[in-house]
Amino acid sequence: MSSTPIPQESSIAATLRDDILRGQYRCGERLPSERDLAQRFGVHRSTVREAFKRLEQLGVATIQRGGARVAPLEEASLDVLGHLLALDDAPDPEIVDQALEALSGFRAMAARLATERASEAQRARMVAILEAMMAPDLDARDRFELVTELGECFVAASDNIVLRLIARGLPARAPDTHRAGRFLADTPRREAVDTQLRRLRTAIQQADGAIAAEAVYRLSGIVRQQLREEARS
Amino acid sequence: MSSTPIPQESSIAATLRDDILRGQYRCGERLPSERDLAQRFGVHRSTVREAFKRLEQLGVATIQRGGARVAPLEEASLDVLGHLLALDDAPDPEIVDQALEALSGFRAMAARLATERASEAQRARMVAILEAMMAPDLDARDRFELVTELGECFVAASDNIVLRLIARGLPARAPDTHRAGRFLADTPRREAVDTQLRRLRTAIQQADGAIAAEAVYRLSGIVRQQLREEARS
DNA sequence: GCGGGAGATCTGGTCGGACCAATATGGCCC
DNA sequence: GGGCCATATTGGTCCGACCAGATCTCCCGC
Repeated sequence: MSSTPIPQESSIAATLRDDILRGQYRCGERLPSERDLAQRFGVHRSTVREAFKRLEQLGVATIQRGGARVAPLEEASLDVLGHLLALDDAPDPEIVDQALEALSGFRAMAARLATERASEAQRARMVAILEAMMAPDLDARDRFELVTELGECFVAASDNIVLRLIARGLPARAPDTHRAGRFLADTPRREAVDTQLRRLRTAIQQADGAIAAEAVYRLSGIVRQQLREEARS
Repeated sequence: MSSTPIPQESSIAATLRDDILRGQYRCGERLPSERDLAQRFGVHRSTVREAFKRLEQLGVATIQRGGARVAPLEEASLDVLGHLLALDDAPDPEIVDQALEALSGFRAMAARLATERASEAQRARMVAILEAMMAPDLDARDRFELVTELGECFVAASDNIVLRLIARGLPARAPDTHRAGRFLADTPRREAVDTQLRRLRTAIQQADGAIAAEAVYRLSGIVRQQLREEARS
Protein backbone atom coordinates (compact mmCIF):
# COMPACT_ATOMS: atom_id res chain seq x y z
CA MET A 1 0.00 0.00 0.00
CA SER A 2 2.81 2.38 0.88
CA SER A 3 2.87 4.67 -2.11
CA THR A 4 6.21 5.84 -3.32
CA PRO A 5 7.35 8.79 -1.21
CA ILE A 6 7.00 12.11 -2.98
CA PRO A 7 10.29 13.11 -4.57
CA GLN A 8 11.72 16.43 -3.47
CA GLU A 9 11.72 17.51 -7.08
CA SER A 10 7.93 17.17 -7.17
CA SER A 11 7.26 19.18 -4.07
CA ILE A 12 9.71 21.85 -5.15
CA ALA A 13 7.92 22.07 -8.46
CA ALA A 14 4.60 22.33 -6.65
CA THR A 15 5.93 25.05 -4.37
CA LEU A 16 7.27 27.09 -7.25
CA ARG A 17 4.12 26.52 -9.26
CA ASP A 18 1.91 27.76 -6.45
CA ASP A 19 4.16 30.73 -5.85
CA ILE A 20 3.79 31.66 -9.47
CA LEU A 21 0.03 31.09 -9.57
CA ARG A 22 -0.29 33.11 -6.40
CA GLY A 23 1.25 35.96 -8.30
CA GLN A 24 4.37 36.06 -6.20
CA TYR A 25 6.36 36.66 -9.35
CA ARG A 26 4.98 39.01 -11.92
CA CYS A 27 4.46 37.79 -15.44
CA GLY A 28 7.67 38.05 -17.44
CA GLU A 29 9.72 38.45 -14.30
CA ARG A 30 12.80 36.37 -13.87
CA LEU A 31 12.65 33.46 -11.50
CA PRO A 32 15.56 32.98 -9.11
CA SER A 33 18.40 31.09 -10.72
CA GLU A 34 18.65 27.34 -10.41
CA ARG A 35 21.68 27.72 -8.19
CA ASP A 36 19.87 30.15 -5.90
CA LEU A 37 16.86 27.92 -5.55
CA ALA A 38 19.01 24.86 -5.02
CA GLN A 39 20.63 26.59 -2.09
CA ARG A 40 17.37 27.93 -0.79
CA PHE A 41 15.71 24.51 -0.86
CA GLY A 42 18.86 22.80 0.32
CA VAL A 43 19.03 20.46 -2.64
CA HIS A 44 21.31 19.88 -5.56
CA ARG A 45 20.92 22.03 -8.62
CA SER A 46 19.89 19.10 -10.78
CA THR A 47 16.91 18.54 -8.55
CA VAL A 48 15.75 22.09 -9.11
CA ARG A 49 16.32 21.64 -12.81
CA GLU A 50 13.93 18.73 -12.93
CA ALA A 51 11.34 20.82 -11.17
CA PHE A 52 11.90 23.58 -13.71
CA LYS A 53 11.25 21.20 -16.58
CA ARG A 54 7.92 20.43 -15.01
CA LEU A 55 7.06 24.10 -14.71
CA GLU A 56 7.94 24.68 -18.32
CA GLN A 57 5.84 21.74 -19.46
CA LEU A 58 3.01 23.07 -17.32
CA GLY A 59 3.35 26.30 -19.21
CA VAL A 60 3.82 28.54 -16.20
CA ALA A 61 7.43 29.34 -16.99
CA THR A 62 9.80 29.53 -19.91
CA ILE A 63 13.41 28.53 -19.50
CA GLN A 64 16.18 30.23 -21.40
CA ARG A 65 19.82 30.79 -21.00
CA GLY A 66 20.09 33.85 -18.87
CA GLY A 67 17.14 32.96 -16.68
CA ALA A 68 13.74 31.34 -16.39
CA ARG A 69 10.79 33.65 -16.68
CA VAL A 70 7.17 33.51 -15.63
CA ALA A 71 4.86 32.89 -18.57
CA PRO A 72 1.52 34.64 -19.00
CA LEU A 73 -1.39 32.63 -17.67
CA GLU A 74 -3.05 32.34 -21.05
CA GLU A 75 -0.08 30.43 -22.36
CA ALA A 76 -0.26 27.83 -19.65
CA SER A 77 -1.65 24.36 -19.87
CA LEU A 78 -5.23 23.74 -18.90
CA ASP A 79 -3.73 21.66 -16.12
CA VAL A 80 -2.89 24.76 -14.14
CA LEU A 81 -6.57 25.48 -13.64
CA GLY A 82 -7.03 22.80 -11.03
CA HIS A 83 -4.01 24.00 -9.09
CA LEU A 84 -5.11 27.58 -9.44
CA LEU A 85 -8.48 26.85 -7.91
CA ALA A 86 -6.99 24.62 -5.26
CA LEU A 87 -4.81 27.31 -3.75
CA ASP A 88 -5.44 27.67 -0.06
CA ASP A 89 -5.81 31.42 -0.27
CA ALA A 90 -9.12 32.36 -1.81
CA PRO A 91 -8.58 32.20 -5.54
CA ASP A 92 -9.50 35.10 -7.74
CA PRO A 93 -13.32 35.08 -7.81
CA GLU A 94 -13.19 36.17 -11.41
CA ILE A 95 -11.32 33.01 -12.35
CA VAL A 96 -13.71 30.90 -10.35
CA ASP A 97 -16.63 32.40 -12.18
CA GLN A 98 -15.01 31.90 -15.55
CA ALA A 99 -14.26 28.32 -14.66
CA LEU A 100 -17.85 27.72 -13.70
CA GLU A 101 -18.93 29.35 -16.91
CA ALA A 102 -16.68 27.12 -18.96
CA LEU A 103 -17.83 24.17 -16.93
CA SER A 104 -21.43 25.00 -17.80
CA GLY A 105 -20.72 24.98 -21.50
CA PHE A 106 -18.57 21.95 -21.22
CA ARG A 107 -21.19 19.97 -19.40
CA ALA A 108 -23.77 21.06 -21.92
CA MET A 109 -21.56 19.71 -24.66
CA ALA A 110 -21.08 16.43 -22.87
CA ALA A 111 -24.79 16.21 -22.15
CA ARG A 112 -25.57 16.65 -25.80
CA LEU A 113 -23.28 13.87 -26.94
CA ALA A 114 -24.27 11.63 -24.08
CA THR A 115 -27.91 12.13 -24.81
CA GLU A 116 -27.45 11.26 -28.43
CA ARG A 117 -25.47 8.11 -28.00
CA ALA A 118 -25.89 6.74 -24.50
CA SER A 119 -26.62 3.08 -24.07
CA GLU A 120 -29.91 2.12 -22.50
CA ALA A 121 -28.17 1.40 -19.23
CA GLN A 122 -26.44 4.75 -19.21
CA ARG A 123 -29.63 6.51 -20.11
CA ALA A 124 -31.45 4.80 -17.28
CA ARG A 125 -28.73 5.77 -14.85
CA MET A 126 -28.84 9.39 -15.91
CA VAL A 127 -32.60 9.49 -15.52
CA ALA A 128 -32.29 7.86 -12.13
CA ILE A 129 -29.84 10.50 -10.99
CA LEU A 130 -32.11 13.22 -12.27
CA GLU A 131 -35.06 11.86 -10.40
CA ALA A 132 -33.04 11.58 -7.25
CA MET A 133 -32.15 15.22 -7.70
CA MET A 134 -35.77 16.18 -7.87
CA ALA A 135 -36.45 14.82 -4.42
CA PRO A 136 -37.44 17.80 -2.27
CA ASP A 137 -35.76 16.63 0.92
CA LEU A 138 -32.26 16.16 -0.28
CA ASP A 139 -29.15 16.94 1.70
CA ALA A 140 -27.08 19.69 0.09
CA ARG A 141 -23.97 17.57 -0.06
CA ASP A 142 -25.82 14.65 -1.58
CA ARG A 143 -27.27 16.96 -4.13
CA PHE A 144 -23.87 18.12 -5.15
CA GLU A 145 -22.64 14.56 -5.31
CA LEU A 146 -25.44 13.83 -7.71
CA VAL A 147 -24.58 16.77 -9.91
CA THR A 148 -20.98 15.65 -10.03
CA GLU A 149 -21.97 12.09 -10.77
CA LEU A 150 -24.28 13.22 -13.52
CA GLY A 151 -21.49 15.23 -15.06
CA GLU A 152 -19.23 12.21 -15.00
CA CYS A 153 -22.01 10.18 -16.54
CA PHE A 154 -22.25 12.63 -19.39
CA VAL A 155 -18.57 12.59 -20.09
CA ALA A 156 -18.44 8.81 -19.94
CA ALA A 157 -21.45 8.37 -22.19
CA SER A 158 -20.21 11.01 -24.61
CA ASP A 159 -17.57 8.44 -25.48
CA ASN A 160 -15.18 11.16 -26.53
CA ILE A 161 -11.61 10.95 -25.35
CA VAL A 162 -11.03 14.64 -25.88
CA LEU A 163 -13.89 15.53 -23.61
CA ARG A 164 -12.46 13.17 -21.07
CA LEU A 165 -9.11 14.91 -21.23
CA ILE A 166 -10.70 18.30 -20.76
CA ALA A 167 -12.81 17.01 -17.91
CA ARG A 168 -9.65 16.07 -16.03
CA GLY A 169 -8.64 19.69 -16.04
CA LEU A 170 -11.92 21.29 -15.17
CA PRO A 171 -12.80 21.59 -11.52
CA ALA A 172 -15.61 19.06 -11.55
CA ARG A 173 -15.15 18.93 -7.82
CA ALA A 174 -15.19 22.62 -7.19
CA PRO A 175 -14.05 23.99 -3.86
CA ASP A 176 -17.55 25.23 -3.18
CA THR A 177 -19.07 21.80 -2.88
CA HIS A 178 -21.56 22.43 -0.16
CA ARG A 179 -22.41 25.92 -1.29
CA ALA A 180 -23.30 24.78 -4.79
CA GLY A 181 -25.37 21.96 -3.37
CA ARG A 182 -27.21 24.33 -1.12
CA PHE A 183 -28.09 26.57 -4.00
CA LEU A 184 -29.55 23.76 -5.96
CA ALA A 185 -31.58 22.77 -2.94
CA ASP A 186 -33.30 25.63 -1.25
CA THR A 187 -33.15 28.78 -3.24
CA PRO A 188 -36.11 30.65 -4.55
CA ARG A 189 -34.98 29.34 -7.91
CA ARG A 190 -35.81 25.84 -6.93
CA GLU A 191 -38.69 25.91 -9.30
CA ALA A 192 -36.57 26.96 -12.25
CA VAL A 193 -34.15 24.21 -11.39
CA ASP A 194 -36.86 21.60 -11.34
CA THR A 195 -38.20 22.83 -14.63
CA GLN A 196 -34.83 22.32 -16.25
CA LEU A 197 -34.37 18.99 -14.56
CA ARG A 198 -37.63 17.76 -16.00
CA ARG A 199 -36.73 19.14 -19.37
CA LEU A 200 -33.42 17.39 -19.22
CA ARG A 201 -35.02 14.13 -18.25
CA THR A 202 -37.36 14.27 -21.19
CA ALA A 203 -34.52 15.19 -23.53
CA ILE A 204 -32.49 12.24 -22.36
CA GLN A 205 -35.35 9.86 -22.75
CA GLN A 206 -36.04 11.14 -26.24
CA ALA A 207 -32.37 11.38 -27.17
CA ASP A 208 -32.67 15.05 -28.03
CA GLY A 209 -29.15 16.37 -27.68
CA ALA A 210 -29.81 20.02 -28.39
CA ILE A 211 -32.45 20.32 -25.71
CA ALA A 212 -30.37 18.38 -23.23
CA ALA A 213 -27.46 20.71 -23.84
CA GLU A 214 -29.61 23.76 -23.36
CA ALA A 215 -31.16 22.42 -20.17
CA VAL A 216 -27.78 21.57 -18.66
CA TYR A 217 -26.40 24.93 -19.63
CA ARG A 218 -29.24 26.75 -17.97
CA LEU A 219 -29.07 24.54 -14.95
CA SER A 220 -25.41 25.30 -14.47
CA GLY A 221 -26.13 28.91 -15.20
CA ILE A 222 -28.57 29.13 -12.33
CA VAL A 223 -26.01 27.87 -9.86
CA ARG A 224 -23.34 30.09 -11.25
CA GLN A 225 -25.52 33.15 -11.10
CA GLN A 226 -26.38 32.39 -7.52
CA LEU A 227 -22.79 31.89 -6.51
CA ARG A 228 -21.92 35.11 -8.23
CA GLU A 229 -24.52 37.10 -6.43
CA GLU A 230 -23.47 35.76 -3.10
CA ALA A 231 -19.82 36.51 -3.85
CA ARG A 232 -20.72 40.07 -4.67
CA SER A 233 -22.48 40.64 -1.38
CA MET B 1 16.73 37.02 -33.85
CA SER B 2 18.32 33.61 -33.60
CA SER B 3 16.10 31.81 -31.14
CA THR B 4 17.78 29.75 -28.50
CA PRO B 5 18.86 26.40 -29.93
CA ILE B 6 16.62 23.55 -28.91
CA PRO B 7 18.10 21.71 -25.94
CA GLN B 8 18.75 18.01 -26.43
CA GLU B 9 16.52 17.34 -23.48
CA SER B 10 13.59 18.85 -25.36
CA SER B 11 14.06 16.86 -28.51
CA ILE B 12 14.58 13.68 -26.54
CA ALA B 13 11.36 14.35 -24.71
CA ALA B 14 9.62 14.96 -28.02
CA THR B 15 10.99 11.75 -29.48
CA LEU B 16 9.89 9.68 -26.53
CA ARG B 17 6.52 11.40 -26.45
CA ASP B 18 5.88 10.65 -30.09
CA ASP B 19 7.04 7.08 -29.67
CA ILE B 20 4.54 6.66 -26.89
CA LEU B 21 1.71 8.39 -28.75
CA ARG B 22 2.46 6.28 -31.78
CA GLY B 23 1.78 3.27 -29.64
CA GLN B 24 5.32 2.01 -29.74
CA TYR B 25 5.03 1.13 -26.09
CA ARG B 26 1.85 -0.42 -24.86
CA CYS B 27 -0.05 1.23 -22.04
CA GLY B 28 1.34 0.17 -18.70
CA GLU B 29 4.49 -1.15 -20.30
CA ARG B 30 7.83 -0.20 -18.84
CA LEU B 31 9.86 2.37 -20.67
CA PRO B 32 13.56 1.70 -21.13
CA SER B 33 15.54 2.75 -18.10
CA GLU B 34 17.10 6.17 -17.90
CA ARG B 35 20.53 4.62 -18.22
CA ASP B 36 19.54 2.69 -21.32
CA LEU B 37 18.06 5.71 -22.99
CA ALA B 38 21.02 7.84 -22.04
CA GLN B 39 23.28 5.42 -23.83
CA ARG B 40 20.92 5.09 -26.78
CA PHE B 41 20.69 8.83 -27.28
CA GLY B 42 24.33 9.33 -26.49
CA VAL B 43 23.68 11.77 -23.66
CA HIS B 44 24.14 11.81 -19.96
CA ARG B 45 21.53 10.27 -17.76
CA SER B 46 20.58 13.57 -16.18
CA THR B 47 19.57 14.85 -19.59
CA VAL B 48 17.19 11.93 -20.05
CA ARG B 49 15.85 12.54 -16.58
CA GLU B 50 14.83 16.06 -17.49
CA ALA B 51 13.03 14.71 -20.53
CA PHE B 52 11.27 12.18 -18.33
CA LYS B 53 9.99 14.90 -16.04
CA ARG B 54 8.41 16.52 -19.07
CA LEU B 55 6.73 13.29 -20.08
CA GLU B 56 5.36 12.81 -16.62
CA GLN B 57 4.02 16.36 -16.51
CA LEU B 58 2.47 15.77 -19.92
CA GLY B 59 0.75 12.79 -18.42
CA VAL B 60 1.99 10.24 -20.93
CA ALA B 61 4.17 8.43 -18.42
CA THR B 62 4.43 7.80 -14.72
CA ILE B 63 7.80 7.56 -13.07
CA GLN B 64 8.45 5.29 -10.14
CA ARG B 65 11.35 3.54 -8.59
CA GLY B 66 11.65 0.38 -10.55
CA GLY B 67 10.83 1.98 -13.87
CA ALA B 68 8.81 4.53 -15.77
CA ARG B 69 5.61 3.28 -17.31
CA VAL B 70 3.35 4.43 -20.08
CA ALA B 71 0.18 6.04 -18.76
CA PRO B 72 -3.24 5.48 -20.29
CA LEU B 73 -4.19 8.15 -22.78
CA GLU B 74 -7.20 9.26 -20.79
CA GLU B 75 -4.93 10.25 -17.93
CA ALA B 76 -2.83 12.50 -20.09
CA SER B 77 -2.92 16.26 -20.31
CA LEU B 78 -5.06 17.86 -22.95
CA ASP B 79 -1.77 19.10 -24.32
CA VAL B 80 -1.02 15.72 -25.85
CA LEU B 81 -3.88 16.15 -28.27
CA GLY B 82 -2.03 18.57 -30.48
CA HIS B 83 1.00 16.33 -30.63
CA LEU B 84 -1.17 13.31 -31.24
CA LEU B 85 -2.78 14.91 -34.25
CA ALA B 86 0.50 16.31 -35.49
CA LEU B 87 2.17 12.93 -35.87
CA ASP B 88 3.50 12.45 -39.35
CA ASP B 89 1.92 9.04 -39.71
CA ALA B 90 -1.79 9.34 -40.21
CA PRO B 91 -3.26 9.66 -36.75
CA ASP B 92 -6.06 7.40 -35.67
CA PRO B 93 -9.11 8.61 -37.62
CA GLU B 94 -11.26 7.88 -34.62
CA ILE B 95 -9.28 10.37 -32.55
CA VAL B 96 -9.44 12.92 -35.32
CA ASP B 97 -13.17 12.59 -35.46
CA GLN B 98 -13.54 12.89 -31.72
CA ALA B 99 -11.34 15.94 -31.73
CA LEU B 100 -13.48 17.55 -34.39
CA GLU B 101 -16.54 16.65 -32.42
CA ALA B 102 -15.15 18.24 -29.29
CA LEU B 103 -14.06 21.21 -31.34
CA SER B 104 -17.62 21.62 -32.59
CA GLY B 105 -19.01 21.75 -29.12
CA PHE B 106 -16.22 23.93 -27.91
CA ARG B 107 -16.70 26.45 -30.66
CA ALA B 108 -20.40 26.46 -30.02
CA MET B 109 -19.70 27.31 -26.41
CA ALA B 110 -17.33 30.08 -27.36
CA ALA B 111 -19.80 31.39 -29.91
CA ARG B 112 -22.49 31.55 -27.29
CA LEU B 113 -20.43 33.57 -24.85
CA ALA B 114 -18.98 35.73 -27.58
CA THR B 115 -22.40 36.48 -28.96
CA GLU B 116 -23.68 37.47 -25.58
CA ARG B 117 -20.92 39.80 -24.59
CA ALA B 118 -18.96 40.89 -27.61
CA SER B 119 -18.15 44.55 -28.01
CA GLU B 120 -19.58 46.34 -31.00
CA ALA B 121 -16.24 46.17 -32.76
CA GLN B 122 -15.91 42.46 -32.16
CA ARG B 123 -19.46 41.88 -33.28
CA ALA B 124 -18.84 43.79 -36.47
CA ARG B 125 -15.72 41.81 -37.17
CA MET B 126 -17.51 38.51 -36.66
CA VAL B 127 -20.26 39.56 -39.00
CA ALA B 128 -17.70 40.69 -41.55
CA ILE B 129 -15.99 37.32 -41.44
CA LEU B 130 -19.32 35.58 -41.84
CA GLU B 131 -20.20 37.62 -44.85
CA ALA B 132 -16.84 36.94 -46.39
CA MET B 133 -17.53 33.27 -45.88
CA MET B 134 -20.75 33.51 -47.77
CA ALA B 135 -19.00 34.70 -50.91
CA PRO B 136 -19.58 32.01 -53.52
CA ASP B 137 -16.19 32.27 -55.19
CA LEU B 138 -13.91 31.71 -52.26
CA ASP B 139 -10.69 29.79 -52.32
CA ALA B 140 -10.80 26.70 -50.13
CA ARG B 141 -7.78 27.73 -48.14
CA ASP B 142 -9.09 31.23 -47.61
CA ARG B 143 -12.33 29.75 -46.46
CA PHE B 144 -10.59 27.67 -43.89
CA GLU B 145 -8.59 30.67 -42.75
CA LEU B 146 -11.83 32.48 -42.16
CA VAL B 147 -13.24 29.62 -40.15
CA THR B 148 -10.15 29.57 -38.00
CA GLU B 149 -10.20 33.31 -37.59
CA LEU B 150 -13.83 33.24 -36.62
CA GLY B 151 -13.09 30.61 -34.03
CA GLU B 152 -10.35 32.74 -32.57
CA CYS B 153 -12.72 35.68 -32.57
CA PHE B 154 -15.21 33.71 -30.55
CA VAL B 155 -12.66 32.66 -27.98
CA ALA B 156 -11.30 36.18 -27.69
CA ALA B 157 -14.73 37.74 -27.37
CA SER B 158 -15.89 35.09 -24.92
CA ASP B 159 -13.48 36.78 -22.54
CA ASN B 160 -13.00 33.56 -20.62
CA ILE B 161 -9.50 32.54 -19.69
CA VAL B 162 -10.48 28.92 -19.28
CA LEU B 163 -11.80 28.77 -22.81
CA ARG B 164 -8.59 30.28 -23.97
CA LEU B 165 -6.58 27.62 -22.20
CA ILE B 166 -8.65 24.88 -23.74
CA ALA B 167 -8.38 26.49 -27.16
CA ARG B 168 -4.62 26.20 -26.96
CA GLY B 169 -4.96 22.45 -26.76
CA LEU B 170 -7.59 21.92 -29.39
CA PRO B 171 -6.46 21.56 -32.97
CA ALA B 172 -7.87 24.83 -34.19
CA ARG B 173 -5.42 24.45 -37.05
CA ALA B 174 -6.24 20.91 -37.95
CA PRO B 175 -3.98 18.98 -40.28
CA ASP B 176 -6.80 18.82 -42.81
CA THR B 177 -6.76 22.49 -43.53
CA HIS B 178 -7.44 22.45 -47.21
CA ARG B 179 -9.80 19.51 -47.03
CA ALA B 180 -12.02 21.17 -44.49
CA GLY B 181 -12.00 24.34 -46.53
CA ARG B 182 -12.97 22.48 -49.63
CA PHE B 183 -15.91 20.92 -47.93
CA LEU B 184 -17.21 24.21 -46.78
CA ALA B 185 -16.86 25.48 -50.30
CA ASP B 186 -18.21 23.17 -52.92
CA THR B 187 -20.15 20.33 -51.47
CA PRO B 188 -23.78 19.61 -52.12
CA ARG B 189 -24.29 20.81 -48.56
CA ARG B 190 -23.32 24.29 -49.49
CA GLU B 191 -26.88 25.36 -49.07
CA ALA B 192 -27.11 23.96 -45.55
CA VAL B 193 -23.89 25.74 -44.71
CA ASP B 194 -25.17 29.06 -45.97
CA THR B 195 -28.36 28.62 -44.04
CA GLN B 196 -26.44 28.19 -40.81
CA LEU B 197 -24.13 31.05 -41.68
CA ARG B 198 -27.07 33.37 -42.09
CA ARG B 199 -28.60 32.07 -38.90
CA LEU B 200 -25.36 32.70 -37.08
CA ARG B 201 -25.08 36.20 -38.45
CA THR B 202 -28.53 37.06 -37.26
CA ALA B 203 -27.85 35.53 -33.87
CA ILE B 204 -24.70 37.57 -33.47
CA GLN B 205 -26.43 40.76 -34.44
CA GLN B 206 -29.23 40.08 -32.01
CA ALA B 207 -26.93 38.79 -29.29
CA ASP B 208 -28.78 35.51 -29.08
CA GLY B 209 -26.24 33.12 -27.62
CA ALA B 210 -28.28 29.95 -27.71
CA ILE B 211 -29.01 30.23 -31.41
CA ALA B 212 -25.44 31.18 -32.20
CA ALA B 213 -24.22 28.13 -30.34
CA GLU B 214 -26.60 25.88 -32.19
CA ALA B 215 -25.68 27.33 -35.57
CA VAL B 216 -21.97 26.94 -34.95
CA TYR B 217 -22.45 23.43 -33.72
CA ARG B 218 -24.36 22.44 -36.81
CA LEU B 219 -21.92 24.20 -39.05
CA SER B 220 -19.04 22.27 -37.55
CA GLY B 221 -21.14 19.15 -37.68
CA ILE B 222 -21.58 19.45 -41.42
CA VAL B 223 -17.86 19.61 -42.00
CA ARG B 224 -17.21 16.79 -39.61
CA GLN B 225 -19.79 14.57 -41.20
CA GLN B 226 -18.32 15.22 -44.58
CA LEU B 227 -14.78 14.46 -43.47
CA ARG B 228 -16.05 11.32 -41.84
CA GLU B 229 -17.76 10.08 -44.94
CA GLU B 230 -14.73 10.68 -47.04
CA ALA B 231 -12.50 8.92 -44.55
CA ARG B 232 -14.77 5.91 -44.66
CA SER B 233 -14.57 5.58 -48.41
C1' DG C 1 5.50 -29.13 -9.88
C1' DC C 2 4.99 -25.12 -7.43
C1' DG C 3 4.74 -21.41 -4.02
C1' DG C 4 7.76 -18.74 -1.33
C1' DG C 5 11.66 -16.42 0.34
C1' DA C 6 16.49 -14.48 0.29
C1' DG C 7 19.77 -12.22 -2.16
C1' DA C 8 21.59 -10.18 -6.43
C1' DT C 9 20.47 -6.74 -9.62
C1' DC C 10 18.22 -2.92 -11.56
C1' DT C 11 15.91 1.49 -11.25
C1' DG C 12 14.89 5.98 -10.04
C1' DG C 13 16.28 10.01 -6.56
C1' DT C 14 19.80 12.89 -5.16
C1' DC C 15 24.29 14.63 -4.70
C1' DG C 16 28.94 16.89 -5.61
C1' DG C 17 31.53 19.14 -8.82
C1' DA C 18 32.88 20.60 -13.53
C1' DC C 19 33.00 22.88 -18.31
C1' DC C 20 30.84 25.41 -22.06
C1' DA C 21 28.23 28.82 -24.45
C1' DA C 22 24.69 32.17 -24.39
C1' DT C 23 22.88 35.89 -21.85
C1' DA C 24 22.77 39.68 -18.73
C1' DT C 25 25.21 43.31 -16.41
C1' DG C 26 27.96 47.12 -15.40
C1' DG C 27 31.25 50.34 -16.38
C1' DC C 28 33.81 52.80 -19.93
C1' DC C 29 34.29 55.66 -23.83
C1' DC C 30 32.47 58.67 -27.21
C1' DG D 1 22.60 59.68 -23.62
C1' DG D 2 23.91 55.97 -26.48
C1' DG D 3 26.85 52.46 -28.12
C1' DC D 4 30.51 49.03 -26.77
C1' DC D 5 33.16 45.61 -24.53
C1' DA D 6 34.83 42.81 -20.51
C1' DT D 7 32.93 40.12 -17.01
C1' DA D 8 29.78 37.80 -13.92
C1' DT D 9 25.79 35.03 -14.27
C1' DT D 10 22.79 31.55 -16.05
C1' DG D 11 21.15 27.56 -18.23
C1' DG D 12 22.75 23.02 -20.83
C1' DT D 13 25.29 19.07 -20.38
C1' DC D 14 28.47 15.94 -18.58
C1' DC D 15 30.99 12.73 -15.18
C1' DG D 16 30.79 9.77 -11.51
C1' DA D 17 28.86 8.27 -7.15
C1' DC D 18 25.72 6.58 -3.35
C1' DC D 19 21.23 5.29 -1.51
C1' DA D 20 16.81 3.05 -1.08
C1' DG D 21 13.01 0.95 -3.02
C1' DA D 22 11.47 -2.24 -6.86
C1' DT D 23 12.20 -6.18 -9.55
C1' DC D 24 14.02 -10.27 -10.83
C1' DT D 25 16.21 -14.78 -10.11
C1' DC D 26 17.17 -18.75 -8.39
C1' DC D 27 17.19 -22.03 -5.02
C1' DC D 28 14.68 -24.29 -1.27
C1' DG D 29 11.08 -26.73 1.06
C1' DC D 30 6.63 -28.69 0.49
